[in-house]
Amino acid sequence: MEVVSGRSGDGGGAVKEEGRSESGADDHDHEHGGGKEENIAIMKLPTLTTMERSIVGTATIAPSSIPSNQVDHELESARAEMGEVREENQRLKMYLDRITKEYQTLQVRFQNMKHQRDIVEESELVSLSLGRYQNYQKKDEPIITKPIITRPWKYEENKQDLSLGLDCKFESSSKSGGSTSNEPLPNSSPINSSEEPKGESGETRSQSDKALKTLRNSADDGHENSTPPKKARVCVRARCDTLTLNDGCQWRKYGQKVAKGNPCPRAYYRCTVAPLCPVRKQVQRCVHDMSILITTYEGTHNHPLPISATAMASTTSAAASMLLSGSSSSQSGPASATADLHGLNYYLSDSSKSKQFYLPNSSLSSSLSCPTITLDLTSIPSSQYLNRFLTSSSDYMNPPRFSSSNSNTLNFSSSESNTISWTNNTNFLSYGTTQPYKAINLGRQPPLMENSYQSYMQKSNPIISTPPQHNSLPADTIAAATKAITADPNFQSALAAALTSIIGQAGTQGNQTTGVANAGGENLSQKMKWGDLFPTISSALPSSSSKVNGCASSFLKKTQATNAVQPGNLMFLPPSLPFSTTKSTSASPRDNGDNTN
DNA sequence: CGAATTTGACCCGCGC
DNA sequence: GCGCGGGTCAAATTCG
Repeated sequence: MEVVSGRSGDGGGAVKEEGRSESGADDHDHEHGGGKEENIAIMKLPTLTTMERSIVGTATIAPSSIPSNQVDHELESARAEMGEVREENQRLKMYLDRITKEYQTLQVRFQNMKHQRDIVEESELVSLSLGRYQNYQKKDEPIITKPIITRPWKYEENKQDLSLGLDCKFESSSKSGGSTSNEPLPNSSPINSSEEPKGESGETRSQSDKALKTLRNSADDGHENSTPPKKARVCVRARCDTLTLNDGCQWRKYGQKVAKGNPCPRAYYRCTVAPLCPVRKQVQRCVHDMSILITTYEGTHNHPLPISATAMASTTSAAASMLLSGSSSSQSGPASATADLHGLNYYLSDSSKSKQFYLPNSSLSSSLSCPTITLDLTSIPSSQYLNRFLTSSSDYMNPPRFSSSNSNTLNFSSSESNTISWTNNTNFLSYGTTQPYKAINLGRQPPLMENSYQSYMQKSNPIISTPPQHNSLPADTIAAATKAITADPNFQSALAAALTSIIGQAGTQGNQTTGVANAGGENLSQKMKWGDLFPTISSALPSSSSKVNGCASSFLKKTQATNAVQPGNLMFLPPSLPFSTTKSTSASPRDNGDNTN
C-alpha cells in the first residue's frame, strides 16, 4: 500500500532522472508546468522512456485504495529530489570542467618547467646516484645542497636513473668491473677471446686470472688514471628473518667468506637481472644481534630494474645522496660535529679509521675506505615490513637511522628506545610485497627467494619465538621527524627519491605513458590498493627451505649435522661461542651464531 | 640436465 | 717482503 506506492514513486523518480538527463531540459519546464498530479503522468508520457512509462504507469494504476493526495505528495517530493539531483549534477559537471581546465593548465606549466629544468639541472640526477660525489662536485658544487623534492616533473627524466637504482654513473673504474655500466665486462672483451682454450689446469687458471687482472686494469686505465675512486656503498641494516633482504633484484651467490670478527659468513651476490650487471651485494648477519641482517650494495645496475627492486634501489640511492650531501658538508677534514636536528641526532664525523657506528666489532677492510652509508632499519621488526618502509613515503615520517660510516656518519636517529612498530603505522602506500612481485613482475622469480628461515626453524623448533614486537612510535618522534624532513634538505632528498620511486613504480605498473600528474595521484591510489591487496614478503613466499644459505643455513646445517641435536630449544646451542656474551632478547638461535667459519 | 649454490684456492691491497 | 684478510673465481656439488 503505502510502501508499494512509495517505492514506485522513488523508483520512478530515479529512473526519470536518469532518462531525463538524456532527454534534455525541456522536461524541466514541462514538469513545472504540470497541474494535477494524476495528469502529470499522462502528460509526461510522450517524453518518458519506456521504463518510465511502465513505472509511472505502475504508480498510476496503483490500487485505488491509495489516496490520490498521497500519490501527489510523493510524486512532488520525488520531483523535488530530481531537481536537487539535477542541480548537483550540474555542479559536478562544473567541477569537472574546472578541474579539467586546471589540469590542462598545470600540464602546460609542467611542460614549460620541465623544459627549463632539463636545461638547468641536468646534473642533479647525480643526487640519486651512488658514487663519489666529489667528481660531480667539481663540476657543480652548489647542486649539493639543492633538494630535489620539489621536482616531480623530473620523473620522466629520472625514471631511468631511478630504475637503475644504485647508479654510480661516474664511478669510472673498479675492481669488480664496475666501470661504466654499458661497457662490456672483461668476459666479453676481445682479449678474452684471445685467451687460451680451457682445459689446462693450474697454469691456465693463473693465466686466465692474470688476463682478467689485465683486463680489469686496462679497463680501469681506460677511465681513470692511477687511483680509481672507491665505490660508494650503501649498507642496509635491518631486522630480517630471511636469508637476505628481498630487494626485488635477482642475485646469484658467487662466494662466501668468513670475515674476521664475525663468525657468520659473509655471502657475496651479484646481480643477475642482466648478465653483465656489475652490482654486487654482501650479506652478513650482525655479530651482536643475528636478527639483524647487514646488506651492503655496491655498483651500478646497467639495466632497468624490476619494479620490485626500484624501491630499495631508490632508497639506497637516497641514502647515498644523503651521504654525499653530508660528506660535502663535512668534507673539510677529520673533524666531527654533532647537532641536534629537531630532536633527531644528527651526527657527522669524518674519521676514516673509526669503526662503523652501527657495525660494532666488524672489521674494517680496505674496501671500507670507500664511502659507505648505513641505513639502519633495525627498528623495523622484520623484513616483512622493510618493503613498506622502502616503498611508503609516509613511512619516512618515521625516519630510520641513517648513518654513514668511515668518512661520514649521518645519524638521523631518534633514540634507540623509539623503535617503530610498523604494524601500527598506516602503510597506506605500501605495495612492495611478494605477491605483487609475482603478479606484476614479468620476469621470473628471483632465484634466491628469501625464505623465512625463521619459519623454517620454527618448524624444527616451535619454541623459538619471533623477535619481540617493538613499541609504537611516540607522537613526538613523528613530530620531530616531520620537522627534520621539512628542515633538512637531505631528508627531503631522500623523501623525494622515495616518492619518485613510488611514482615511478606506479607508472611502470600502470600506464607508462601516463602523465606525471596522473602518476603522482592516480597511481598512488593504485598503490594504495595494491598495498591493501597484497600481503608482505616472506610469509607468502613459496617454500624454498631447501635453499637456505648464509649464516642461518650454514648454522642449521652444521648444527643439525654435527650436534647430536636434542629436540627442543637447545638444538641450536653450540657448546661454545666466541661471542657467547651476546645479549639475547629472544630465544632465536641466531644469537648462537655460526662459529663454523 | 641445466641452473644455482657451495667451497677451496687464488689474487690483491694493506699494514707491519 | 711477508702475512693477513677481503674479494673473486671456478670446479664440484646440489637442486629442481
